Amino acid sequence: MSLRLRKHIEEIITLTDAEFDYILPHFELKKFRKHQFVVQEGNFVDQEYFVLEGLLKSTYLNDDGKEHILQFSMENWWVTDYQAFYYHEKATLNIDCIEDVTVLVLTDFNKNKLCTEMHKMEHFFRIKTNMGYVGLQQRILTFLKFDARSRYKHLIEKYPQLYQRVPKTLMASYLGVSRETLSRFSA
Amino acid sequence: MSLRLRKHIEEIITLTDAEFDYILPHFELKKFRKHQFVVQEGNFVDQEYFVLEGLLKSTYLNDDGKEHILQFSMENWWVTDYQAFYYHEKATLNIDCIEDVTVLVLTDFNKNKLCTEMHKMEHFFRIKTNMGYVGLQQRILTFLKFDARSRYKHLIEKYPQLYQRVPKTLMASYLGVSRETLSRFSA
DNA sequence: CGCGCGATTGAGTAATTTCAAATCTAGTGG
DNA sequence: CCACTAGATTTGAAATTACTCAATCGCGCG
Repeated sequence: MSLRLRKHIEEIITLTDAEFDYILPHFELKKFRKHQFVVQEGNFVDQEYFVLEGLLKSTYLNDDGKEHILQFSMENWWVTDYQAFYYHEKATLNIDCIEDVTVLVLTDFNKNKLCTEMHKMEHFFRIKTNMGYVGLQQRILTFLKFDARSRYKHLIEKYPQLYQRVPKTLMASYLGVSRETLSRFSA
Repeated sequence: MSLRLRKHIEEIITLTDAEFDYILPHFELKKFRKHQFVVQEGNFVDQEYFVLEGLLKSTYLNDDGKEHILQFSMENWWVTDYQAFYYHEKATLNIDCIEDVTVLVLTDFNKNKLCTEMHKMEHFFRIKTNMGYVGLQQRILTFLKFDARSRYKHLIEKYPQLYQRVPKTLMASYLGVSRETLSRFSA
């Protein structure tokens, strides 16, 4: 199971067995059930999660009760409320499980420890957010250059798994479209 | 002039005089005129820019010739086509100057050198993208939770300088609204 | 069998776009 | 100082797109 983490890290840096043995104990294995909350609005957030198995959504709840999906997170993705995590603020997001989920938990303390004691890991995390940054820019561009229908088409092409794993209502909320409108696209 | 860079870095880490003296030569001062291109679609990108003075826009050009603004960059912002820069691909963005601009140029080579030779600087850059990442998430949320009018209001509140410095047409393009629609909001 | 959730459909309404034209403004040369 | 021009902004009207609200459909599961 932890092999998956090692493989993930080694996509960016190389590790000796000894190094990985040092790294691994900084993580804790944890399971969540479908519908369970991993991060809840209003709470402080001192953990980041690496998804081994399952699917989660990060959502923002409007004043009028509408749920907007900022992100889906599946296998090999990192997730938490990063604003809360990095700035030590209360969460504004809810993160909950669309399926049963297995994660590796990395606390703020352990992440800093890893980054301080092991330059390589700080490098890993820098490259990792860089990639995340580019991904978010791409997402923003989809809002600018595509209308709702094209955004939907583009999403299905990019993440065909999603189409199988999540109800359309949620895809609509990720795309910023009403589920009725999205439904009419299929036709 | 370089003091500005030092202050910027020291918002995140602390530097001795010696350390900064080591860092600074990795950057090169460069000036661009209004309307001049800093990054051009189709070219490889091996530089990142720290803005000392002036204002730029990063734009994506649609097939049908429509220009979408991914980002404005002003004093103390870092900018380049990050997808191209990080992945060594050809630029898909154009970055050009809305005003005369002074930047500090950091090449890919020098950035890696800095990060490798000086753990502290790798830390700085990691924290910096982390902050950028959160900023982009916020931007995505504005597309999900706000309609065009609210996005405009929100933008003006967050960056009042922009309202003074850039034509409304460009703000419209940043918000994903036609300039005509945006014009009607003022009323 | 019937409940409940998700997806679909219909009708009316609201928001935004497009295209075209009019207006405004700052900078330039005479 | 004034006329002129290019760029930016505004306005109008019709067409399009997406939203809301309400009703219906379809299906898996207890």
